[in-house]
Amino acid sequence: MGRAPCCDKSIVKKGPWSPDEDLTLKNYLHKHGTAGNWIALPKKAGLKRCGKSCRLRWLNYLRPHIKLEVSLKRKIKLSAPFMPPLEAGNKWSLIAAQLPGRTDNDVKNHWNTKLKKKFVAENSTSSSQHFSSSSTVQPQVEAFLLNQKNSTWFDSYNILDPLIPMPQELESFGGSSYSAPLSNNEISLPTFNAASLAQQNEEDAQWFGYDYAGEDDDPNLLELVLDDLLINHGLASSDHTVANLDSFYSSKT
DNA sequence: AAAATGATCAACCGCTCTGAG
DNA sequence: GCTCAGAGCGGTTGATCATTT
Repeated sequence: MGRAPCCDKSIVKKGPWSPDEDLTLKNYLHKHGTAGNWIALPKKAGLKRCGKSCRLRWLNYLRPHIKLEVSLKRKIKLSAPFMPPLEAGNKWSLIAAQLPGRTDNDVKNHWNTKLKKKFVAENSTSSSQHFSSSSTVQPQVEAFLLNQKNSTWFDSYNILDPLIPMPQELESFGGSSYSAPLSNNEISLPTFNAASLAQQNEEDAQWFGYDYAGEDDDPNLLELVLDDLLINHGLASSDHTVANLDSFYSSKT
């Protein structure tokens, strides 16, 4: 005996959402909110959709600030503690939480379509015993994490690559862009004019939903952060704390 | 120009987690 | 402490668009 379905599958509509449905859902949520009950929401809103489907549609598409245009050009904040994702689960949402305007689905898709290949390709050559062409990446990530356990997260951090001159603003990380009160779980990433990175293609910026042409800010910073979280740190690390940044920069000076 | 292949992303499915009763 | 409904999540699928042959 399985558990009761969350909705009547014979009644609910499936497939792509129409603009009308989007509007209905958006208007309803704008007026009433979820009232803490997604399951009952579609009925109240007059939608022939499963509550879970409504929730997903809202979170991944309709909710404000999805793929927002410009607000994160200056600074992004890494809020919420970084946790060992494989132990804690929630890795996609955790990473998405660091990237305003991106959903866990976005991050997941990005990993599955772009980074997984990159990740597997890079590691299949160096440690072929750990990696295969399996359709699921989890075993590879786990194996990769084992290899990463003894290195600190910033050792391989892209934006700190010694081959890339440390930007002035980054050097002043302990200054203005780091001066705001931060909890132990927050890291305020510096913004910098990374001309040396400017050759990377526009797709990176477009993935973040804004056109960076002509901007001083590094268009690829967020992409780098994401890629780095996913690849270099096995999705995340428990060592992403301000304290670690402090010690890192202390060691650099 | 058409077919084949690849890339992307929205959406569904089913599981686990959480909190209320 | 147990049960159950709802919320949240990751894995997966399938449609669509882009690129290559």
